[in-house]
Amino acid sequence: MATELPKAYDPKAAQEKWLTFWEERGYFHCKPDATKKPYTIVIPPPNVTGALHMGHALNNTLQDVLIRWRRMQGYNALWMPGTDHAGIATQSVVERLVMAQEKKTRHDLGREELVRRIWDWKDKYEARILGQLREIGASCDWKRTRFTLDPVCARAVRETFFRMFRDGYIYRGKRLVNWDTSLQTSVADDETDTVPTKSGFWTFKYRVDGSPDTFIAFSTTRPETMLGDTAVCVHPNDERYKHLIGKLVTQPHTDRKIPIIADGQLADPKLGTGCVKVTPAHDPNDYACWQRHPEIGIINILNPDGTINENGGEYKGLDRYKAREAVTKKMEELGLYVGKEDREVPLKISDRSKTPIEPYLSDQWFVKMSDRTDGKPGLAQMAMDAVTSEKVKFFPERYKDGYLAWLGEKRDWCISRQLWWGHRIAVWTRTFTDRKTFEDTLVLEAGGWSSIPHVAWTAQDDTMAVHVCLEYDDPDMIAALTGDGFTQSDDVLDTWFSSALWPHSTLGWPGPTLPEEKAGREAPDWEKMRSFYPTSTLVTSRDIITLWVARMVITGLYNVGDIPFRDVYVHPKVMDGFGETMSKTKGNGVDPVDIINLYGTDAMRYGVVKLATETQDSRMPVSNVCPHCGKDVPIKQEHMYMRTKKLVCPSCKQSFRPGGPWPTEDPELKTAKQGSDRFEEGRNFANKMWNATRFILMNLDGYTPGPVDVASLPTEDRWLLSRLATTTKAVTAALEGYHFSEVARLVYEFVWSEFCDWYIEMSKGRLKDPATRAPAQRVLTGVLDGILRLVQPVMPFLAESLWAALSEVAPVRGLPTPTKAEESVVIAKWPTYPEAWIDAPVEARFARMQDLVRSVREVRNRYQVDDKTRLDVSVKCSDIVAADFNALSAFIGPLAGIATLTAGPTAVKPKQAGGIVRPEFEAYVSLSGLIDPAAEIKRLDKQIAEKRKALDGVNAKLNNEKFMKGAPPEVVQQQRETVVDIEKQIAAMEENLRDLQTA
RNA sequence: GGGCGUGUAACUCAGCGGUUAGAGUGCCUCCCUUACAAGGAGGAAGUCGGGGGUUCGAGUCCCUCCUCGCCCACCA
Repeated sequence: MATELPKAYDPKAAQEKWLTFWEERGYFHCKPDATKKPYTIVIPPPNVTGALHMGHALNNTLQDVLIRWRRMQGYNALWMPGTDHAGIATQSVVERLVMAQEKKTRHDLGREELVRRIWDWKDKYEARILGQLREIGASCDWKRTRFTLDPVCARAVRETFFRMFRDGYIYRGKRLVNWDTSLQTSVADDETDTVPTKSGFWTFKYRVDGSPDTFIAFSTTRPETMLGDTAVCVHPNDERYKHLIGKLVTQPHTDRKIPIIADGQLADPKLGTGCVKVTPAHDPNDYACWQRHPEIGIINILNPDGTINENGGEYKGLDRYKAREAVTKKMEELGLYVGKEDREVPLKISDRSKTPIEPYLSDQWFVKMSDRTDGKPGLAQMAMDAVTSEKVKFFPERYKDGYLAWLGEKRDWCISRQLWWGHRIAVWTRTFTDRKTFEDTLVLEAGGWSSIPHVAWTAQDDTMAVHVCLEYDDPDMIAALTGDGFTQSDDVLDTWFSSALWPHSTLGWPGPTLPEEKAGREAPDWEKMRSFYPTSTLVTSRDIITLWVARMVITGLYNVGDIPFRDVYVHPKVMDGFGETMSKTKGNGVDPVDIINLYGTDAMRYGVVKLATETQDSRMPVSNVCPHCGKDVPIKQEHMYMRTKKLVCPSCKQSFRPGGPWPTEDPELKTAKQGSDRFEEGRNFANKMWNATRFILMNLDGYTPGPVDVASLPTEDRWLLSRLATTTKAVTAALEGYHFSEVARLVYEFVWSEFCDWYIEMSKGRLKDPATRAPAQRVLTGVLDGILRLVQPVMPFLAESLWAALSEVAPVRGLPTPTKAEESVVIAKWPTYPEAWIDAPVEARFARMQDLVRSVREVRNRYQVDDKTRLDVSVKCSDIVAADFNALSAFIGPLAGIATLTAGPTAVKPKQAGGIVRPEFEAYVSLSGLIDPAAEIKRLDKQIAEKRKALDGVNAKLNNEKFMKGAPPEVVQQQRETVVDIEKQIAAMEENLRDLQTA
């Protein structure tokens, strides 16, 4: 009946088998259930820009550990999967592809076609990403997979926008954007390149009004922007200029009078002349200054094509660079030119058109974050309160500081993007040229709109625009608006706007709101799924705490009236072997599937869990695994980032392409997989558990289940159960505190160093003896059962394989009372053991016996005693060891290669003194004729000296009055015991030394 | 520039106020002992980044300098 397991664990077979099994059983699908407590995690939706790397594998493995653990604890555990459309990032990836393959810009394709191409891309990478997640064993509820642009999410986005618009949180405002004058569009920061460019650094001066001889000098790299100056600015404490603050100067090209203002944030007395011109419409810093000093005004001098507009007076129509020359020339003529130095300046260039970017003032949509005066809550404050009140907790806690500081600025959130890939903004706008018509329209139409519940509107006085927002696409209303000259905005929403809703949009919020939904057709499931909200834990990376986490808290509170998650666990980052964080853009990401193929999924998961420590980011040095001969080829930095196209294997001399996230296969050259020895520990550990189980299964003939009375068990069993109970408790606590690395460490140590190295070895003798075989079998199966449960969250494929094998032979097992095992370890109960099992005295006794065994082995090794020679060991035991001695000697003997182990109140010294070992046991090992006395004397001398040094240190403490007064009694006691201990050791060693010297 | 981290054995990391500082890998010696050579037994290897301080006691707390990393600002 014994089952014979193969000799080594084959991860690949296990992965395929159990993935199918779990999905068939539907363990991961989760429905609302009033009888169970919910535990919910929403996945941080990966961007559909490309495949996942090890950073994602870490993030998702940790979520899976939590979900699998809570599922075992009996929670209704829902892990919501999905992906993010990632606006600009995805659009640029596809645009670059189109450019590379067809030499076409998005304008050549047109909006509809480009968006279609992006959907194709999305389909491809979404499938790839979800496949990768499945492969790492993620126990997501796949049936609920969402995408931030799918209809359910779109509904939530639309509803949120409408409500915020209606409640006055969304407004139209000005913002400086990066303007591409050639494509005449705004571009995002990450679509620009900053290149050092040779240019000038001009210094000019303006004449101070009222005193013909007083000038104020300033410098600029862009003289043409003088046309838009609305102030000059000095530092409030700058003695050179203090007396000028508040005076006016003349801007000579436009003949405008502009003030000298003081602003400590803009002007730095140490830089340049200490005085700076202020051009709010064309410089981000000046713009910020204007926001602090709105009275100075803001003047836009550019047309969208980069020529000067009517505000530039006589320079109107000139290209900005022509204007630069003309403006400078005029200053020279007026004697206001001070000088020019040649300088390299950072120039922002558009990625797309390769032309210089101009900061350009444009109208954008914003979400107001600051406090409100009308009684409605301020959004930023609301989200801050959720964290300061500890409704939302950060792990590790320090991350809450960054969150609070960022929200504390209460900066409004610009949510409109001039892109084609995203949620299009549902606002229809009409801009008037004539103020009377504008005002008349408001009087006539606005009253009517106000009475329609799904319509909201605002009027923008400065641009004479009317904006109408619709809660849903009401065809009649759209027709009416279009007929009146309204057009829908071309802009889409910032991608974070939709991901901000992720925890509730994926659960179906807002539920039925549309007329057809209310009529019963296809309503999202919010009512039913509401019980999964707030979600339990968010597992994320620290760089999106502000962009994403903060915004989820805001929208959760605003939309649902409750926080989106209780805990935020921020995990460390995976860096490459050279200390740089892995990222798609850098190209140093390692594909988890490479690691899985080389080491197995369980090993990959164990590796990343081990890596998730409290404070540190972890390096993951990789090597290229030669695709021809399988040898590891060490990696150099220049092989990374896909810089090196070809390498030659030093061992088989064949060429290959270094591993990396290459976009395409190379038909000519095989690509290396990337390996990392950081995963060997996990692979070895999996194999160790496999073989431990294999051993147990080979020894289960005649197994019968039965209750186990722990108190009557031999010492080693009680020790093992004490260790199991302690470990289980510690693992549970580590999971509760998100100490993932600790979880891996604890399980590893218990299984390998305690269960395998000691207990299984000891059990070998007992299994041969019919009298002791049955209880040993029960303990072995019972403890293995517990181990598999503890290991399941981290190494589910291995655990399931062994669970199934064990269940074939011992379906009824467990301690102290056996029960029928669940059909899968995935749904098995998380273990808890009686507190009474934890037995410190037994653990202490056992530790001393381990020391004794190790000592004898050390002597054997030192003197190269061959393993067939059995040694005589004599131990003096007058204390607790004596009590266990007889019971323990039976198995210690074989373990340490001891022939006879004698014990008594006095130890019997062998005729020829040999290695005295572990003086605390006063144990003698007979090594007649085997030792070299001179070498042994030398060794003992060295050891005694070391011990004396340690003793001196401890004695110094005990002779220190302050220590005796200041230290707690238990520490003093501990030190005293140490002294006795060391003295005993020294005495024993000295005695041994004397024996050797006389011999 | 501001903030947050980080520096411990050759490598990757634990330890975060209290015995004589640990693990895995690598290295050295021995062993293919029927669970496992992806293994077993043993060993060598560390002035815990530098310098000050607090404390009876400091990898552990404070200050400072240096290294590296991340985030945020900024570069007239």
